[in-house]
Order: sequence, then C-alpha cells, then structure tokens
Amino acid sequence: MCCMENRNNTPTYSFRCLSTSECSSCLEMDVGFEDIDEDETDWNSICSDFVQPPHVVIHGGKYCSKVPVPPVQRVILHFDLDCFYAQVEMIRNPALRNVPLGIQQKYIIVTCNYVARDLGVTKLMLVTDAKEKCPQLVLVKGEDLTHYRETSYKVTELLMSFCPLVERLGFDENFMDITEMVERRMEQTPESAHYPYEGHVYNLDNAKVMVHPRLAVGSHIAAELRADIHSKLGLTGCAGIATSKLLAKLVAGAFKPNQQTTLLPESVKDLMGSLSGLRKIPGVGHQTAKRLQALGLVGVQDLQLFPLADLVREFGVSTAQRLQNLALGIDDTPVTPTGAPQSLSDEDSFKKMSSTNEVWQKVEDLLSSLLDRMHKDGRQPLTLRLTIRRYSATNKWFSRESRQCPIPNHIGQKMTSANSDALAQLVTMAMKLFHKMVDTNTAFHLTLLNVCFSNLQAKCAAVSKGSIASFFTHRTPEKTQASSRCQEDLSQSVLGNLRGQAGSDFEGKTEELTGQDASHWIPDIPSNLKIKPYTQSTMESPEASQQWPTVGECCIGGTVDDKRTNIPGMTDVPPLPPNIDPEVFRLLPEDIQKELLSPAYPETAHGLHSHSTQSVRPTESDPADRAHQSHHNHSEQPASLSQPAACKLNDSLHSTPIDLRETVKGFDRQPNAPTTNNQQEHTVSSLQYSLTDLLEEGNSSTGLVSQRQSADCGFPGNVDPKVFSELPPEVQRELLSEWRQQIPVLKISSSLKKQGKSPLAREKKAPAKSSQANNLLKYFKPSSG
DNA sequence: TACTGTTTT
DNA sequence: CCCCAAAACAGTA
Repeated sequence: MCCMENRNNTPTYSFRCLSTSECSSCLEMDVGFEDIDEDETDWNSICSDFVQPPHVVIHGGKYCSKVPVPPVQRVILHFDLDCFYAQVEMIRNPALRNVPLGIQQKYIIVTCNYVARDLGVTKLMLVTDAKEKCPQLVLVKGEDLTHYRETSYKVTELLMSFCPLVERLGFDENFMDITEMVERRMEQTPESAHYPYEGHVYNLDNAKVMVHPRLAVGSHIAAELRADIHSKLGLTGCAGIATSKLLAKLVAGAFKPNQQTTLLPESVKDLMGSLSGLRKIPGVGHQTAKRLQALGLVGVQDLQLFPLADLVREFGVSTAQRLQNLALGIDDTPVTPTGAPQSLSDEDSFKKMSSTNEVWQKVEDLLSSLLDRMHKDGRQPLTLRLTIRRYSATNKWFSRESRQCPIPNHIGQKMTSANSDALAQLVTMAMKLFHKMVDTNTAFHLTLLNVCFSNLQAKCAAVSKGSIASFFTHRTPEKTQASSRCQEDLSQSVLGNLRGQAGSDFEGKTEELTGQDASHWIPDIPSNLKIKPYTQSTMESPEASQQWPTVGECCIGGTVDDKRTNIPGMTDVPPLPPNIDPEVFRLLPEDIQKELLSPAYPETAHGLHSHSTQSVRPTESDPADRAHQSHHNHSEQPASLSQPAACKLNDSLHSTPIDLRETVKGFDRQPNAPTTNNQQEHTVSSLQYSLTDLLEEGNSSTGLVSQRQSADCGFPGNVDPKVFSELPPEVQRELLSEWRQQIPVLKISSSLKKQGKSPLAREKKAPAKSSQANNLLKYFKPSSG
C-alpha cells in the first residue's frame, strides 16, 4: 500500500519516502522521475502514500527527494522583536531614536538600533571596533536586564491574552499556535476565508498562487497582534506565519524590520534552499554545525540528502532524524506554553577574580539581587547552584563547572518572608559549593560567577495567611505606591500574581482609576471564574458546553454527570484536583479549601488545566485539513475510551502523575473527529512522525500533544465571553493573567507526554509527583516545621 | 535519582 | 569567541 512499482523504468533519482512503518521497504528507493512532468504527474500512480499534489521536490545533483506538501493543519506564528534591547532603551529615552545606538554589555555591543546598523554596526561587535567604525555611536549600558526582562514578559503576556499557547524563546521571541484562533474566526466570519494575505508572502513569484485560507487568516491575526504590541507597548517586530515553529521562525526574518511574512507550504523548499548554511537552521548551533561540517556537510541540501544511516552514526538515531527533518523543513514540535520561569539566575563576568574575599563579595551581590527577584516571584527555590568559569591559558575550553545543593526548608521559608539573615546563610552555602570546586590554597583565576535558584515551588498557604482575600486586598496599596517599582513587578505578574502589570508603564498613568476599580471587582469575579477548568467551546458558543461536555470537566467535577455550566452557584461544588482526597478536603477550613483550588497553586491547577487541553472541537469546517488533526487516533485504542478513562481518573484521586498522564493520553485518543482512513492521512502521518518514532516504537502516540494542544485557545469554558467583555480592561487582563498561570503545568504534562516515546521519560514525571505530594503535605501540616 | 555538563537562543 | 538568562538535553555515577 505504500510505494508501488516503478512505472517508469528510468531509475535516475533517489526517492526518499517518509512514510508509515509499513513502508520500510522503500526507505531509499529508486524511482524514475526523469520523464515526469512535475505538474502533471499523478503521484497516486507512483506511490499511494503520496497522494495530493502539490509536492515539493528537493533537487540535489542527481538525487531528488519528493516530499508531499501537507495541507495546512496548524497555523504557527513567530514574533521577533526588532533589536529588542535598543527598542527598550529608545522607549525609555526617545531622544535615542535618532542617533546610532548600541547596547553595551561589558566590552561588547550586544545589539543596536537600525540607525547604527546602517552605519555598519552589528550585533556582538567589540565596542572598540564599533566605535572605530561609527564614532558617533551612542552607547547605553545593558548589563542590568531588569527592564528587558519586564518588557519581554509584557509582550508574552499580551500575546497570551489572545491565546494561551505562547512559547518564549529568549527575551525577544515568541511562538504562538493560533490554529484555534483561525478556526474560530473562519467560523464567525466565513468571508474571512477569502481575504488576501496580509503583509508579505514568501516567494510569491514562484508560488503557484495557492490559496490557504488558514494561513491568510493567520496573517491577518498576526498583523493585528503586531499592531496591538505596538499600540500597547510601543514595540515593533517581525512576524512569520507558517505551519510549524521551524518555518515560522525562518520566514519571519525574510523582511525586516517591522514586517511580516507568510510562508506557503509550496514554498518550503525555496525557503530551506535559500539558507546560506546549516548554521541558519534553528537548532543547529555552532557545535552541531562543526560536527556536520566534519561529515562534509555545509549547505542545507547536503544535509537533506545525506544518507541517514551515516548521520545516525554521528548523532544517534533521534538527533540524526531530527536534524535531517529540520533541513527538509519538517518540524512537528508543538508550541509549548512557557509559563513562569523554572529558574532564576544572576551572573557576572570579569577579567579576573582570584581571591576568596572577592568571590564572597560577588556571591553576596548576586544572591542579594536574586533574593529580591525571588521574593517578588513568590515561589520558593529548593535548590541553589553556583557556577564558575575558570580562566585557562589553553583558553578555548571555557566550559563552566557548577555545584548545587538543596536549600534547607528553614532557610527557604525566610527567603520569601521579609528580610532576614537568609542572605547570609545562602552566601555561606554558596561558598561551600565554591570550595567544592576551587582549591583556595592554590592560585585560581575565575572569569565568571553565576548563582541560580531552581526547583521553584509554589509557596505554601502559611505565608499568605489571608490567602485569596488578602491576596487581593494587598494588591491595591502595593500598586498605588508602585509607580517607582512598578516595573520590577513584572516577573510577578508573569506568575499570575495579578500585580502591577496591567497598563504599560511607558505611557500613561491612568491606572489609578482602573486599578481601584479592579480592586473592587476582582475579589468577586475570580471566585466564580477561576476555579473551573476551561474549555474553548464555551467561548465559541455558550451552548456548546452543554452539547459537548469535555471529558476533562467530568473528571474534575468529580461527578461524571456534572455538566459543568455557567451557573454561578456551581462555585459551591468546586472541582477537586485528582490528588486530593475529598474527605480530607472537606475537613479543611474554607479558606484553605479555596486556596487549594486557586491558581496560586500550580500543582493544583495541574489537574484543572491539563484536562482543558483535552477539550475537543467536534466541528469540522474543513474536512480535508481536519482529517489530519485526527490522524493520530489510529493508535491502539479501546473502542469507547472516554468513559473508562473518566472513571479511572475519578477513582484514583490518589493517582500518581503517571496514571494521570496515561489517562490524559487516553483522552487524547478519543475519537472526536471521525477517523478517516484515506491515504492523505497516511501522508501527513509520514510527516508528523519522524522516522525515529516509527522505528523505535511504531504505535507511540507521539504527536497527539501537538495536535491537541493547539485545540485549546480561548477562555475558561465557564466564562461567559459577554460578561467578560464587559469587565474593565484591567480586570480582563488580570483574569487572563490568572488563567495563564495554569500554563506551566500544562507544559509539564505536555512535555511528559511528548517524552512518552522514550521509556526514560517516564521517570521525569516522578519528581512532579513527589513535589506535588510535598506541596499537599504542607497544606495538611501548615507549620511544616 | 540527583547532579553535572553541553548546547542553543 | 565575547554578553546574559533560561531551557532542554545528555551523560554519569
């Protein structure tokens, strides 16, 4: 059923078939394409797996790989802010806009504005060189990342207010899966399907003007988002619209600055071919490029056509396949919501540090500032890590070394509470780590110190005694007094702490009013809204939640027939996370109960949110494309899984995360969209699954995540969009911020699922479990000694 | 499993 | 290769 006999007996080209596992016989098969007219060929007659034209042909000497162009199944955006640090500085000081501006860190220009670029300044240029090239260059020190970090998160937040599927890549880039946004818009405004593309279309000349309504709509959404970022934050940037992260990122840079480009599937080959070298492929860094070069590979095409077996010899199966897929423009990795940072670190580099005293001082400085940030974050780090970089005459091998240790609970407690001697104790710990690495009896020469808090845990109830209530009442005073430190609060808001972020600090201070309004509103609203899991169905049509109750809500509600609705009274029967014994829960004081259910506890939210990702859209606006969304459902699966799965979760309130994960997987497999058995499905399947997946474990459900995740854009299902829209903008934002808080957990669950392919991956879940258990322990033993 | 190092952006 | 922060891996004992 896969590759058919070769009808043309002119085996001149090599045909690389990325197909399903049954297709092992034709992984490298010679097919004569010589006399075939690219445009006229009926590919069906050659290989039934490669049905729908158009196809992309990758030529390389006498070899030619023919890869089918899949229909658009996801719409992915990539946002890349223009010379980010420079923009931030220009906003802070508009006078800088008209001069060549460079942002300096140590002796390096890390970035510069476009005025400077026109004068020959480039990124990562030595200050001396830059000054020489451009004497008028104005320099601003950029070693303090506070403003950049804050602004960066504002952008992410803004994007997230449209759709939670936002993944950060560094400070100035964001991916976004807007598939559902596109779907919704096309349903609500069918005429949008006929809109032309907004902004540039990559290689429009060569493209056989295929119309891809989803991408076109995506390009409009991208334009709106960029406009919003500009009007609300004053920032400009580029956007790429494509069907994967890889392609979106690559195409985003086609027109700079402050423009956007859409990539049509037909042009993937052109885009990949346009890359000047392997280094240009995201994911191929310096080291990888060097190893590839050692194999004689320098151009993208080299990698595309390199025998996989040889590549495997160098990189191992999984990396080899991934690299080659990247070169081919294939990338099925999902947009994984980033959420709050998993670690906070601070570092400083210097020419030379060789005395213990200096080290002690520097460590204290770093820890002090870190402690500050940690305090605003609100979570509590469980481990401390110290990293050094030693100078080496034989240079080059700059590699860093690090030691880490657990942070005793009693110290950790002090950290979040007001100041104390936590700093001193942490410095002591850090110095202990230091001595594990450096023998201070001998001369040493360090060039960098880094301190890092990781293993961040949500604070336990004891700290915010008033819990939710005080949480909200506290924020008003903080906010009003915050005009000076408002900016520093951003990381906080990223955590969903609902603080000091709403309006941009750049412009107006119209916040006082709205801020006060918000303080009145918020205490009432969230208790109704926050508790319940959300699905996107309600957002699209309120009735839908009745019509299509998701498996997730049944489970969380505790009762299967709990048709969660918008009934306000339902708050009285809040859904319990699966790891909490309802009996015990009932015995808790009410405020503790509330707290447990609040998004302030990611662990708790986990249960809520991970289910929401399972929400499913029953409608199929475009059967052709939809088929691909469901193609993964082919994996082994009980006929009617939904009910057993729901029961399983319900029954196992003490279930381990593994149980949860498995159950969730089951949800994923629920056949929401009819499983069509056509060949197109196989085609896409061949692209979605890497060869590795197929060989290593034919039936893995890898890939489900990416599809399902994208199925969850929108508001909590219990939120009436109308009501929501009538709330003050600030409140809207805060609520969104709050909902978003559940995302980090979503990330965990998704990454776990993603790793489901590797047996080792399961282990990774264990920590989640234990930490979860720990957290809960705190609730039951508030003192926690 | 926890820790350490590597690679990338 | 230098800058900083953060994540994701890979390897290891």
